[in-house]
Amino acid sequence: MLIYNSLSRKKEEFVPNVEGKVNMYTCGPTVYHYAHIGNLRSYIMEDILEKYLRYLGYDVKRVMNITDVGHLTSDADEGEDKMLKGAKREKKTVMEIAKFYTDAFFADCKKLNIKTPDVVAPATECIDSFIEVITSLIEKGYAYEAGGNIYFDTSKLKQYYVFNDFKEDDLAVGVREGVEEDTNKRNKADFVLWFTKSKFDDQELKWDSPWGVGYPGWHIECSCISMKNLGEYLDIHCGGIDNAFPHHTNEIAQSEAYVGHKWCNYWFHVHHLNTNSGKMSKSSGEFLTVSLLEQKGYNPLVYRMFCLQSHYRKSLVFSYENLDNTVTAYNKLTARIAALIAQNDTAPVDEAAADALRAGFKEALDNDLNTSLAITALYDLLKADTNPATKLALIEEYDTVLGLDLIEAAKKQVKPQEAAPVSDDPFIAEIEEMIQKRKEAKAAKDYATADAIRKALADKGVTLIDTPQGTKYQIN
RNA sequence: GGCGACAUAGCCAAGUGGUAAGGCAGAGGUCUGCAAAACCUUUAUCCCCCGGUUCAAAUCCGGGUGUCGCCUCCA
Repeated sequence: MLIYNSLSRKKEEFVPNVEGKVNMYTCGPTVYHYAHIGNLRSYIMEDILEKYLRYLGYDVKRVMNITDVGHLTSDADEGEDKMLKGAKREKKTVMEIAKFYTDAFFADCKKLNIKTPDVVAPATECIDSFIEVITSLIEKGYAYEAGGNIYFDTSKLKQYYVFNDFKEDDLAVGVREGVEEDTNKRNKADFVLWFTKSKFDDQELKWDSPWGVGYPGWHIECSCISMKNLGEYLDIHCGGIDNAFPHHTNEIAQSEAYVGHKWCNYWFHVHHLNTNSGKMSKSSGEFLTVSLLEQKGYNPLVYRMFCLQSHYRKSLVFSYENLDNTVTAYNKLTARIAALIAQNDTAPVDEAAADALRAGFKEALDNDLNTSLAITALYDLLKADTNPATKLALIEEYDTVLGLDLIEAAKKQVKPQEAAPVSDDPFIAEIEEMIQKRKEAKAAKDYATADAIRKALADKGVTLIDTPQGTKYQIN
């Protein structure tokens, strides 16, 4: 497949280091707050990438870190640890906060059908390996001590800026409000590997190290966790585009300085979800979570489909109008699938037709994960001139990548009344009874009563649909 | 100030030199006691602007404009 590589800024044919196997690393969440749906856009698109690679037959090993220490609000000494800040806000210990939001993150992922990576590693469990790598970097001359902290010396590298054509002099230090220049640094782009100076007396998370008691910098964790679990050669590194610089740039710097050769071949960056006012962010602006969408009555998978209808390398503007658009599209789609299921086709799958259709689906995803076209391939399939069994088999197959629970949603969407067994659920039993009464009213041409029953059920969130096979209903 | 990405109908979006896919919304129709669904028809003389290359450009080149992102908090 072709995949856009941020390193070359081109689409490239994907070739893993070891044939048939893919090592994949993903920057995980900093667990000081809920993930918002913008964060989750990245994880959705990375999930599609992982699942498509698996679909193609690759043996994928995916690793994700959990940032539970070291992520400061700024890189200078004044920077407050995000985790500590979260803990203070909620009057809990840092580890309690980390556990709570880690669980919340994976609960959200589950609702969005995002597969949990093969390895999930919290930064606090890998301190030994951070110390080992930092020690080696100092020995190799890539790191130095200044003002009590250990810094990476970016001037020792042949090429530091890999994703952007930055020139050191043009970098504006402290552009953002509240960020101050760290005068310990030898070069503007140098970054902290290990902090020993903390102005926070209540810093809970500290570890002993050869350089004194302290805690790791943010960038070192991803490099170490990746190398510890996936070795010195990484195939794909994923993350949000905002992390390209400095985070990923720093990861490459320290990892390649450490291993002494090229570390990761493909960099997969997902662009942002924006609101009308700009990027959705944990630290500012509108903050939408999966729970909030659920409270408003949205199926989380509709948000997944919303993301799939766009391309991962395009910024996407979120609005409820657009999401509502997708709700309709999703419901129509599953309704069409429900109609296919209702046909109970027992004919064998038409392999020739399936191959032709499958080719369209693969062509879309082979081209830099064009999910929007993959969705179109799904519509093409529904319109295709082949039997329902073939269509359903392909839908199920596509959905192993798309993850929209299409068959499941279709199955529960519309339930044939006559097929429904007498239910123990009093609510279901009541619905069945009212449908029966309405049927009698209709037979007697008492449409006023029939419509009143339909209205009464609608008020309970039950929509009735008359079909040639009888009245069906859908519980909203 | 520097660097990068993007720019196609009301909205999402495909398209990578050969004359504008698809989805949602809208309009008209068939069907239906009424709805819903389904089905049929319809919706960009044109792809941010200005030049250029070419028989041919939304697609290539040059120059603008706009939006978003990054420049040590972010997916």
